[in-house]
Amino acid sequence: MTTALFPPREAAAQTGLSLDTLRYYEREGLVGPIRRTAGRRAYTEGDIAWIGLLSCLRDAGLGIADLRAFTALLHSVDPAVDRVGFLRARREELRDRVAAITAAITVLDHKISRFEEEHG
Amino acid sequence: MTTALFPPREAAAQTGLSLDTLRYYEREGLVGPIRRTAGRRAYTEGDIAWIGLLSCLRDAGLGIADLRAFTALLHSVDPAVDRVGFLRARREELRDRVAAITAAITVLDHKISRFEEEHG
DNA sequence: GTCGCACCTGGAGCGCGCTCCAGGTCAAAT
DNA sequence: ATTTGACCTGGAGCGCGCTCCAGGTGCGAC
Repeated sequence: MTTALFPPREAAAQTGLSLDTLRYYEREGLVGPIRRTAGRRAYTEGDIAWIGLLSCLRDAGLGIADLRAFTALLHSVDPAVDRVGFLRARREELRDRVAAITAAITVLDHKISRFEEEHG
Repeated sequence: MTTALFPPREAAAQTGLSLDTLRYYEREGLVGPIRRTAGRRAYTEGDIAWIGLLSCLRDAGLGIADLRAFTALLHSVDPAVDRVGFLRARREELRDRVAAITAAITVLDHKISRFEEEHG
């Protein structure tokens, strides 16, 4: 039983990222060096799942540096590494972002209702 | 009764933006041309309130182009302009962002609990 | 063989949102 | 009269996150 492998094109399709972005993430160390067959990348299901996870965090606004730290942390074997602390800190940032966006939504709703009643 | 006016430094302090950013926003048409006294900007309370509002939307992730559109829209006298439609569209974008962030928080929580139980 | 195609690499370029800088003005303080 | 300090302008520069490009490789189809 061999693990299924996916060519770049398919990895891109499955993750929703461009080929360039996939290569960029690899260069930046967000994904371990992808296995090559005949020089071309061959993504494992694990690679794709990991990239999907990165993509999710990326969509939430985390920067590349954060993702790199995240990657390094989860891959580290050092028990002294404060994984939970790091993860909690990121989560707090995200909660703050939600709060900021919620505030903005409130502002928009306020404007919307003002225009609605103005118009009649 | 004259409206209170604020020098740039104070406008920056009150809005939390830098002097450069205040000038930048003005150049970009996000705030109407600020009144000048002896060549220097003098921000009215209204200016500052408007900038605060922009800043709120900016913090939520709206881009400069969106803010410019927002500004133009709210300042437009043309009754044919679909203000409410625009505002609702922005709000939907923000709701989507919240959803994305919420998903990421779930992912982080998942990782956090995994490490917590692993560590004991 | 040679064509086309998917992919490779290294590096340049781009749009965004500031941020910084040089050179100048004006007003109050010394 | 000179200095200081806050501000002015126009324009260059920067960090980020891609995105694009040139030039090359290897493989299957014809």
